[in-house]
Amino acid sequence: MKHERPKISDVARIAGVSTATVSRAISSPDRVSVETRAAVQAAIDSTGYRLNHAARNLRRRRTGGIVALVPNLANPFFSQILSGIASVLGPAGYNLLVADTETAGADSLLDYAEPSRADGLIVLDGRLSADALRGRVPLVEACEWVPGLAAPRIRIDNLAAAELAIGHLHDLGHRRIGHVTGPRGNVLTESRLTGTRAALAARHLVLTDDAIYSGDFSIESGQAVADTWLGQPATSRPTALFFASDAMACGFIGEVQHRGLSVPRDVSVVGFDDIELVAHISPPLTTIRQPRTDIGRRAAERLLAKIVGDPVDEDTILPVELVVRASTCRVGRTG
Amino acid sequence: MKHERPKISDVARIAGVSTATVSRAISSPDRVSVETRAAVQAAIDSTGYRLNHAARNLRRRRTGGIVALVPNLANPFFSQILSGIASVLGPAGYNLLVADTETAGADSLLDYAEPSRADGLIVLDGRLSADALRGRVPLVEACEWVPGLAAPRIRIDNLAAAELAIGHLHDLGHRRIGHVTGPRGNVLTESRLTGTRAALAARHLVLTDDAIYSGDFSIESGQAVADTWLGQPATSRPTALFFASDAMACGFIGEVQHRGLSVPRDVSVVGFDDIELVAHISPPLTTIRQPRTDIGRRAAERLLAKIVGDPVDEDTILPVELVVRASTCRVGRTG
DNA sequence: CTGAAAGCGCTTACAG
DNA sequence: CTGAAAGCGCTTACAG
Repeated sequence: MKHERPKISDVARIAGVSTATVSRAISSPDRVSVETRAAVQAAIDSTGYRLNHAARNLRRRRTGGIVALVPNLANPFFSQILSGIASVLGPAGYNLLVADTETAGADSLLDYAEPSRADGLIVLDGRLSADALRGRVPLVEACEWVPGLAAPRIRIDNLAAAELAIGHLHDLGHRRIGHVTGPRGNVLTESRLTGTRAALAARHLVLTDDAIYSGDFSIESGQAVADTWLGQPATSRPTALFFASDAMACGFIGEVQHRGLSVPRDVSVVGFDDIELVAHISPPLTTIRQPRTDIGRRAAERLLAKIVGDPVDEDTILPVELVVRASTCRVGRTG
Repeated sequence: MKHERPKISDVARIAGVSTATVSRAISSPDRVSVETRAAVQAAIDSTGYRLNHAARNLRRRRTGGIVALVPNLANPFFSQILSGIASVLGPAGYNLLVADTETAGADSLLDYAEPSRADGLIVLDGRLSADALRGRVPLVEACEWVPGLAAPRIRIDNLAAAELAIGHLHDLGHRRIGHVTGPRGNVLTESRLTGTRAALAARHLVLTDDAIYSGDFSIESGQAVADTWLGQPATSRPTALFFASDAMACGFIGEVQHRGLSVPRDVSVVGFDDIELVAHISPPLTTIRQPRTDIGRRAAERLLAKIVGDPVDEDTILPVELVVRASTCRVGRTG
């Protein structure tokens, strides 16, 4: 049974029609008579013919693939976004290619922006080069964005998110509020820090340098922040911290608990993302929920629209939500 | 500047050679004289020529893509595996296509096993049909496997993992030990349950029905198990539980803590996977570590070897490791 | 509604 | 070391 794969000409011969007709019977059945269609179908069934996508794509000058450029595939934050993307792309007949901007070389990343490689790009990494991306395949940005690149963006309102977090802590009576940032140079880091500063200013509070802790979104960096914070005088250090990622908040909480302190009694913690597990840790984490699946879905839909030439609005801001759990409480005995 | 993309014939014309020579200069430079190579390179630079992969692939009868079939893309467990796969595939010149077997229809999944779609398949979902997969593109299985499908498998020794977990709990003095399973019908569920039963039997203990809790790997199912367990008499219910996933263990711990009990004082908990966060929750989770990045890497390497026709050993069993943290302790006052 | 023919952009025996 | 030519397997104006 190890025959050559049947091709369209085999089907044509058996059905007694031309290859053009077979092609039409497959791609636009309504342009073919009922009888011919049946004959072609019979020939397809009897030969076990299956379309060669590579050939079709070459001829149609498309690839059938969309590439998602992910900053770090190992980061579970992106799994739900990819899931959202996949749920739109699959039914639309596109393949989802995934590339990790961390393990792929810079040059190979550019290869992905080739029309012979992919029909479109979903950029999830704001550190990529605008110049390298400009003028190539259609693209959209999601979550992060590349400054200077004019492309539709699907993102959340990071300023509003900071306002929610700070407002919540302020309402609980906190006045010494700190912020733990993401990695330097990241667009999210900037906007969340700016938002925090503004939200504090609106309440006549100032974000001093010693209340800004620099992290990099990772658990480990949150752990390190615990160290720094514990080293500061209990009477002047923040009584509440707003973290730019849940992972850092978890690392922080784990470490301060390990050192014998209690959350939220000794320090209130607000995270960012609402990743899956944080509702189930002790204490359950108060955090900013990002609609991750939706971000992925919208990004994919937007890209498909752009590919077929529909006019697309340049920016989509998805709503965030403050989820209050048990890692925050009224400012207490400490301080 | 909106020209047609230059093609190989444009480069050939400018370099004053044939397209065959250009092709060789690109693919096998050493078969071309130094001068010619330089001329071709100059022409490539001046035109901005970039290879069309679709055309090359059609001609070479390959696609340059490898598909990973993931049971649930949204599950962070798979993110590190994908990362491992990507780190091998990229440098080898393959695209990584990702398909979610949950959101993709069964028929579209079969499309992925088409030689015109992908050069190979990495199957991460044991529920797929062996008949549908057999005799198509080269494939390997990782983590899970499809019974009856003869393919190289990269997996861990689930029986040995259960032995490690049960041995640890037994060493701590536990005699009433329960097991929380994965979803019914999953191959991992079966082997971990079997392993648990065997490890208990080796210690003259019996796994009774009321000490088997059925979950589905999810956090929520772990939470539900807490409910069941709390409903059992404290004098006869297990003093220790071995969970088939970390997610379930976390759901369980969160819930019993919420109900005012303490882990490990009231119940010892062993998880499975060692996902990122569990070292940082309270208490840090004792668990079985799976080398997820390595599983992905090895699966990709194995597949590439199979594609080029290297003989591949059918099965690779990767070592697991018991990571003892604070969610387990000597059997105590309770019971 | 259908067919003949050109062509998508490469690669690769074959010959020299 | 290099070129002419065939061909990978489709699709699509064009004509009828």
